[in-house]
Amino acid sequence: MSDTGLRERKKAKTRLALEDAALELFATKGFDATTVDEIAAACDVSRRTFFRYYASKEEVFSGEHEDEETAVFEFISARPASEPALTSLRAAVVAMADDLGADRERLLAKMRIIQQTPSLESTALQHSSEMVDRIVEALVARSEGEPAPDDVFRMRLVTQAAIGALRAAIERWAADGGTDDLGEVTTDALDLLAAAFGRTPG
Amino acid sequence: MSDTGLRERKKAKTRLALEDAALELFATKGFDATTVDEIAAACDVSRRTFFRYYASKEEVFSGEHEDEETAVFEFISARPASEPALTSLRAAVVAMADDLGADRERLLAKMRIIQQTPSLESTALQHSSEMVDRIVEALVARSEGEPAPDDVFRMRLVTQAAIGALRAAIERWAADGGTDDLGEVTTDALDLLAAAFGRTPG
DNA sequence: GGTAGCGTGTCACCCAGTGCCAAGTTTCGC
DNA sequence: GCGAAACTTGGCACTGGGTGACACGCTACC
Repeated sequence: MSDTGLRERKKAKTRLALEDAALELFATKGFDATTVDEIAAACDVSRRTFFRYYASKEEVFSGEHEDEETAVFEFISARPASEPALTSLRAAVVAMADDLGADRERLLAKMRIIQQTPSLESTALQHSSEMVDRIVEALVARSEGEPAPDDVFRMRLVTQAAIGALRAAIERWAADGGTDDLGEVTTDALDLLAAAFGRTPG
Repeated sequence: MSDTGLRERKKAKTRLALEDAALELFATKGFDATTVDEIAAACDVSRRTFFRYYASKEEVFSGEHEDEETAVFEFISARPASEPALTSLRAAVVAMADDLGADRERLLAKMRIIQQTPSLESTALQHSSEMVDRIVEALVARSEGEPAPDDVFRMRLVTQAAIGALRAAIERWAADGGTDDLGEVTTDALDLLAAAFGRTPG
């Protein structure tokens, strides 16, 4: 945990404080109506300092998604190279869902804020898109030799569809009050998707 | 065309001028490096006026996509209600591709700008998302009676996947220099997608 | 031809985001 | 322990996107 040092601990603390204060304010007044000054003031910190921790107001909401991206990348890389891409992908997406579902309350709160803030929806989509890129990278990296352009394209299509299913599953899960298991909802979504394209789930 | 009136014609003219000037500047200096003042100045118009035509700098780039949305809605509504959703969807997406492909040069120019401007990619994704919503609405509207929640969910999943395929097809088309027929590239993408999920194309 | 209504420009403002420099803290070598 | 180097922070000033208010001028319509 503590990366040896008072400095590091302090930074982690203010980072946490900023994020919490921000989410609190966003939930109360809405994202747009909340100014960066307010977030900073709530933590007794200057606006300038806020921007040293987060590059933008959106970022304090979405957080660093870099960790998730590398996690997914490693998850897929760890899978046997002989496994079909679709199977790895499915496992990876469900794993992501379980991961997100662990923070239940936080995820629900965030979804509520996103739903009434177009600009946040947009950045969420952007993150999904980056996630797709990373997953395709991972799939390409583990395939033996140079995959044909058409294969890469196919991977992209399927990955996009799967991540889209994850997004839809999260929305549905949130709309149902977040009582279900997100992993299961996501699994169902993936089955439904495959079935719709003509294959029986299994 | 002319909706009776000098006023209307003038407005249409400045609107056109703004959009052209904006695209020109974006292509030359990049989106971020171009200020609204510059766009306005290029048309001998005040900054304030610019914002009366376009709600944001992004909007002058993406244009009003409302037309496309209603077009798709009507396209699907016009299809026989007995037709499987997947078939209508496929036809609609290819129609959209053909529509976009008609403006070839403009689409290529826009893609070039988008690729080096993250914020624009993000709004493009947002537009795709709205398009998905409208398509699902149309599919629901034409179905007889109240479709089950699972059916709506399935429609959403498939539509998302299809629109994702369209986006991927456009990117691929642009990467290849825009020489191919966008409709065909899109058809291929949809086939590839269906095939990847276990069905033979056809 | 005159007036009601619409489009436009000007001005003043708020807020996000950034570069710069001075002052305060922590860390580390001694 | 002490002092310098390294880092964090705050304050300031500035750019640029976006908006509300008001006054002026042109169009449309009677």
